[in-house]
Amino acid sequence: MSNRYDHEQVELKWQKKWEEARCFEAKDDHTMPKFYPLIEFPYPSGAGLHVGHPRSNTALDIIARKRRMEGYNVLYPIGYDAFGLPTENYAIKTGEHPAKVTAKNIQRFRSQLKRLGFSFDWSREVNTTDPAYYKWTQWIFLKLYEKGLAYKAEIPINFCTSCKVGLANEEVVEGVCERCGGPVIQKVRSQWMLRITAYAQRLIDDLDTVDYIERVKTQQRNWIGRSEGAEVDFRVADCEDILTVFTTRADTLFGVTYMVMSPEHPYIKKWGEAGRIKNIEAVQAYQQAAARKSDFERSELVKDKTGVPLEGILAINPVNGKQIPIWVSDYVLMSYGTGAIMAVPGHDTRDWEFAKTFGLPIIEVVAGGDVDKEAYTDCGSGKMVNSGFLTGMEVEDAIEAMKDYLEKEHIGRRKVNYKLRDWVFSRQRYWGEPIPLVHCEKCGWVPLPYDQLPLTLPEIENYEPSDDGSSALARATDWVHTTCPKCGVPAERETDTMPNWAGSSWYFLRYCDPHNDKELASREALEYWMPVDWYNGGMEHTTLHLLYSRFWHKFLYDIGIVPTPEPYQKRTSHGMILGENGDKMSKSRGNVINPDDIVQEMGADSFRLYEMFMGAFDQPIPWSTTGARGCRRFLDRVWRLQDMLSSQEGIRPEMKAAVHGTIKKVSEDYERMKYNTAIAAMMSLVNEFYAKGDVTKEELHTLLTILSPVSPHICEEMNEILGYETPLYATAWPTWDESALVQESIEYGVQVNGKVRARVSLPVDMPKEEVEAAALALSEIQPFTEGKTVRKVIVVKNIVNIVAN
RNA sequence: GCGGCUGUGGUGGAAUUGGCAUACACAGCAGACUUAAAAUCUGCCGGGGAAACCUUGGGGGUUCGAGUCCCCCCAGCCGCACCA
Repeated sequence: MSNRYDHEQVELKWQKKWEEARCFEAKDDHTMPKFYPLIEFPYPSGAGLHVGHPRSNTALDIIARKRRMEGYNVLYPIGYDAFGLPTENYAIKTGEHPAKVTAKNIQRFRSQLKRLGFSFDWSREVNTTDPAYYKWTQWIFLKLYEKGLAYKAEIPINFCTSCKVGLANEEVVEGVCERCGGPVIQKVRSQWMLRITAYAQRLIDDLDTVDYIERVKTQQRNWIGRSEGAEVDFRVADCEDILTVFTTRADTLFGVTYMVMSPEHPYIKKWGEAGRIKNIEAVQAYQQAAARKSDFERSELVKDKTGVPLEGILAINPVNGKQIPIWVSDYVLMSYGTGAIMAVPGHDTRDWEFAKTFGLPIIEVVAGGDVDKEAYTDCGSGKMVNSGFLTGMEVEDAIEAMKDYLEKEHIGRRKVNYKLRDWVFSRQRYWGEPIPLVHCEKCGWVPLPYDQLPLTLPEIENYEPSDDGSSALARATDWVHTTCPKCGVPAERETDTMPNWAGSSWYFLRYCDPHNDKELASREALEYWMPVDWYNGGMEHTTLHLLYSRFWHKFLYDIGIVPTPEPYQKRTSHGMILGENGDKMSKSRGNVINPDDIVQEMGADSFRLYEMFMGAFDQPIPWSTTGARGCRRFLDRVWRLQDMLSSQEGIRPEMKAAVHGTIKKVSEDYERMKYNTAIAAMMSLVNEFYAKGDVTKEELHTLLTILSPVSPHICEEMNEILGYETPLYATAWPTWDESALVQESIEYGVQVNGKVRARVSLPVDMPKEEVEAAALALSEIQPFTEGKTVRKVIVVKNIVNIVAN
């Protein structure tokens, strides 16, 4: 037997066998216990598979394979999230139809994934750009529309000046477009919106019912950003207008010295037109300057507060009747709360800075700080001062007392606010799901009847969005001009498409029943397979895909389509693979590792093994090609065990503890995603075989069985060569014998005052007193106890600690 | 600024509830085999050294015992960021 095995020959052979045996297809037998692991389906980019994909895929492939061996009916599906900008941009550049580009990219991804030997059920592959798939994406959208959760609104949206497309809040990163890095400005546009805010509370509450890693839960909670407070109504002097604000610190109402409105607040226009603002030119100039600023500039200028007063207008503090000025400043956002605030400079840092900048008065209402030096914002302690009926109360009590008062006097009410905004669902782009609505002069927006779905994309020549920001679809006049489904008069189709998050918001449902042309999936299939038992994916999707899909799922649950309130029972996340230099892997940094090269040089089994061995699964980790070669070396070492077969049979008594200990360690570590230590344990076992000089067939078979989920091809090949007729994928997962792990003796570390001075092996059942005596009698210990008094001896586990002085 | 994560050899990293720090690898060094190289096998591999001793980012603390728990710092990474 040669020193090294031929990975290409072995791996292609077994991939073919698996495909022919269709052994990884989920079974229709719904009486079996089920297991549904899921990885995020890839976006089939032109660059091909990234080394990050196999990290997640292998991790759950290991679990999927183990579950099959444990007798579960496993659904481990794969598909492609293929709508989106990169493909469209490529199409714009080359003139090639995005569908063709997509088909080519999918083919490449499919062959790369197959070459890695994942145990996907390929018969259930989905593709979000397939009309048979997006028919149901459109169907769900129409349901949302029907229930009032999809609506069109003229709102200022994040607009990427380079992609010429509207973006959801979640897609704006540091004021620039998440995709292309182009500047993002605010633009008022009529957009389709989804009312995700209607689900804000449930999206928080139901996190308690699922098993997600804590940082995912925390990030989602923070993103939804619930805060409890009150709305307070301020009357505006000399008119009927009420200026309502939101505050979490109702207790500080006596400390309000001015109010601030966002530049976009509608009252400014109203009062301006009524001629009530004396310095209207200055105010309008300020508004225009604010509108020109991009999000990025606005956040860059955080330190410096700017603003103008509304001269001629005063508000009245409802708790003490004081008249106070109203200012306009861009530190108040139209998109949160009411777009106006009550300013309490004594107890809010931003208000304090603004007041200092413009010389506005500061009143202390909570004792404990020095409001001349800085705002005192601690609300956990302190007594109320200068606060009318609240004076003398503890802050916490005052908050509640004031809320009661507001409600009793009808000048305010308790209110919960969320940072979460409704989801901007329109994209002015070609390569997305068409929104199946028609605009009729007479009837307004009319949904396409369900039996006319899917509404497919028209063939066009040029995919570029128009300069006015409308989609390329707007130029497909034959497609746009249609008739109203309701009244039959000429009407126009919506030319915006859905964002790429649409198709991924429900794909896990389609996997349950992917070829169904009557419904998105049969109730029976959904009841059997849902929820997803284990979902692994990237942290970058926590506030995007993961939140969106939970929202859609809850909606589908509410209308009786899906049987579970949550889509995913468990969510884990892998750490990113960095370049060899520790930087993020990227083309521009020139540190990209191509999986194809690794597979060609050392094979899929080594690649998979290394990705699981390289470090803690949930931590970011730099790639090391020499480290990967080390994994290949280990597999060669396993391969050569065939030349070391012992004439003995079974698991030999002297090897029992090692073999069973490894089964236990590996079984438990896979479940905890501690793949690196599971693999280390198997390496140790192999080292033991080498130290011993031989291995029995059964011992080797056991190793192959537990290694096979990580590196399946070589294990199957060796299993076959050993003469086992059952392939490993159909072999039962081995159990371990706890009694085999019990040692006859314990090696104690003997410490004096906490420092190890000797080691001694003693029978496991020796009473503590005897262990103490034996330890004290050790010759190595004598020099450290001589002339000292032994105060205490502690015997715990495998430690004896002698306290002496 | 807020939230989260991480600091352990030359490198990636191990270390159940506090219990023998540095498992398993990578890189390096030496030996065996070889005409030679590669591959493979075997050994060494935190610092210091004669020994004592020192060592988990730094400083305190709790404990018989701390990488692990508590307090205060420092550094790095990732989110969010004028959210009232």
